[in-house]
Formats: sequence, structure tokens, C-alpha cells
Amino acid sequence: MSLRMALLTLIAGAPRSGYDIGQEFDGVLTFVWHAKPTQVYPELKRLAAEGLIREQAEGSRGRRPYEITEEGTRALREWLVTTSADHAQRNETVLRSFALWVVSPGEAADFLREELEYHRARLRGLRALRNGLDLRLAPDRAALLGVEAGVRRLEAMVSWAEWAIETVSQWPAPVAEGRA
Amino acid sequence: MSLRMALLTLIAGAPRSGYDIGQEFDGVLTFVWHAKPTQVYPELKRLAAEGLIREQAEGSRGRRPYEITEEGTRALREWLVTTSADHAQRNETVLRSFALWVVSPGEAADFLREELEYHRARLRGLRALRNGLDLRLAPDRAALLGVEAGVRRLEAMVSWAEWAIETVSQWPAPVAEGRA
DNA sequence: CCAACCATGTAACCCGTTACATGATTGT
DNA sequence: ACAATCATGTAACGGGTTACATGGTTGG
Repeated sequence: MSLRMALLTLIAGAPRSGYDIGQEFDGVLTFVWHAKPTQVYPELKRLAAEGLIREQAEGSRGRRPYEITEEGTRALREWLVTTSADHAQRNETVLRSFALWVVSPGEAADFLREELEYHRARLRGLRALRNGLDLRLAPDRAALLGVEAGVRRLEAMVSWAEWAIETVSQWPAPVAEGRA
Repeated sequence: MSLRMALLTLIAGAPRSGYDIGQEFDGVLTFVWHAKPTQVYPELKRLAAEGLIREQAEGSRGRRPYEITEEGTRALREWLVTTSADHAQRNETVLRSFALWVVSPGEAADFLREELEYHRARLRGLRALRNGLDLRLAPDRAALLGVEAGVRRLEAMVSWAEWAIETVSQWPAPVAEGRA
């Protein structure tokens, strides 16, 4: 239900096209929100039809950038102050770690090393992005909040993965154990 | 696509009914995976029809606990070693923080304080759960990995929220600023 | 001129949520 | 007996993904 709010948030910060948004969803924003182009484009049309965003002059290569309207800003503000955040999440890395006792310690360690590498790489990317923010601008000051949350969570995941690799290396040899 | 794997993971650790699983999804597992009872029950039936889990003798009050079969364990193991984790996530707390520049600093701080309280409470719950694990059991040793990831992520979110409250208190007064 | 990429879209399907429904058990 | 909670389910709807389709622009 808040794909539209994600779109409004991005467009409020600066005008963007569906393609721009798709790039961001694929990249730095995967840990915040994500959607496929096939979902983004129709939703942008709907937001425009409802007057929350407005199509700007068509850019090069058929780009269709949108800017937020006053009504859009009002809707965004309303969402922020009158509703509270949904905290339900899905995290496949952590889900899988709950199941690691069914595979060999070696396979468990392989998985954890792969996760460690992934999170390290993403952390590098986010830190670079953080350095590129221009804190004189209000939208970038808010973006810093979001990016900083991502950085801290990734740091947590990196240190967790390091700890987990060490931990599974000390698991006792798998002698046919019963379940709890 | 991996609701079924979430169910297999839980049932592999110990036999569980749909209701048990629903309680866990509502509680400590909200940060890992979640699903409503209306999705869980039919999926359990499907898993049973495919022979990955097996219904145990019906318990009191019409409980229908399931246990994992050898084929189910094999499927779980296969999933773990042959596919890699999907890292796409949705985090509404972080999404909202990207938009905080459109509301007043006071409203932004209200939001952040609410998030801080939420994450602190959940952290207390997870730490308690961690203390209840029996590390002589293989499933509990793996559960420790998952719980520890949750604890570290929540600690990161708590310290982030504290930092963010401090940070927005130092934002300049909102003098009609243009967008980037 | 051709390959790679930019940029937007439609249709069908599947996953997940909401609304609704039912009955058994426990505690007061 | 009555309320609260345990426990399982069905049907309809809406959000999200997959597969498919189209044409324009840039660089070699």
C-alpha cells in the first residue's frame, strides 16, 4: 500500500522519471523499497491522474519525468503524521540462518561467507553515496537519515556474519541429533 | 516463493501446528518472515500433499501439528545449498525517514521517538528469547544465529534512532527551501 | 549499421491480505 | 452460562512478479 508513498518520497526530493526510480530501486534502495518497472509505470500514471504528481515536459529519449504537486506534498505529509510505520519485514538471510543446522558446517560456512561478501560490497556502495550528499539541501539531510540507517544495519550484518562464521566453525560434529 | 521454506524451517526444528507458526510469525519472527493464518493453513496442506511434511496425531482442541519428512529435509537442504538468498527488502521506517524533510522538525522527532521505543521494546523481547535457547540442541544453535542477527540489527536501529533524534534537532529552521 | 542500452508499457499469473465463517476449550 | 481465546478454514480482492512487446538513442 505504500509503493505510492515511496514514489512520492522520491519525486518530492527531486523530479524523476519511472526509469530513474527503477534504477534507484535496483541499486541503493533495495534495502528500503523496491518494485519492478511494470509496477512503477502504471502507479505513476495513477498518481498523475489523481493530481499528486505532474508530468514535466518530455525529456530526451522519451523520458517522462514527474514533479510533485502541492496536493502530493500534502498527501505525503498526511501519511507521515497520521499513520504509523508497518514493521513487518522479510529477511531471507536470517531465515536461512535458522535452517543452517540441516546442512554440513562447511556448507553453512559457505553460505555465511557469501552473505558477508554481499553485505560488505553493499556497505561500500552506501558509504560512497553518503559522501555524495549535499547537506545544505533539506531533501539530502533527510536522505542522510535513511542512508545512515542502511549503513548501520549493514555494519551490523557484516559483524554478524563474521561472528557467525566463527561460531559455526565451533559447532560439534553432526552426530545424528534429535530435534528439540 | 519461500513461505514454504519458512514453514519447513520451523517444522524441521520441532513439530508445529499452523497456529503455533502463526504465533511465531506474529511475535519474534516479524523481522524474519511473516504470513497470515489464511496463507499458512492452505500452504501446510499443500506441503503435506507433496509429502514434505506429515500430519501427526491430532492434538487437544483440534490442533493439527505437522512434522517434517525425510523428503522435506532434503528439499530444505537443497534450497539452502543450490539457491542464493534474495536480498530485496522493504523497510518502512527507513523509507519514511527519507521523507522527513517535508514535515516540521517537531513532527520528525515525534516519529523518530516512536520508532526508538518500538525498536527498544523488540530488542528486549529478542534478548529474552536468546537467553531461553538450549545450545545443546542443533536447531537451537542455528536459531541463535538468526536471533543474534536480529539483536544486532535492532541495536543498530536503536542507536540510529537516538542519533537521528539528535540530528534533526540541529536541522536549520525550515525557510522555504527549493528542491535539489 | 549494428549492438548495447535507454525508456516505457500490457497481460497473465501468483502471492499475500482482508473479510468472513465456524466450532471447541478454558477460565470466571 | 458467558466471554475470551484456541484453532482452522474459504472466498474475494488487490498488490507484485514474470513474460512479453515496442521503439528511440548512443557509441563503436
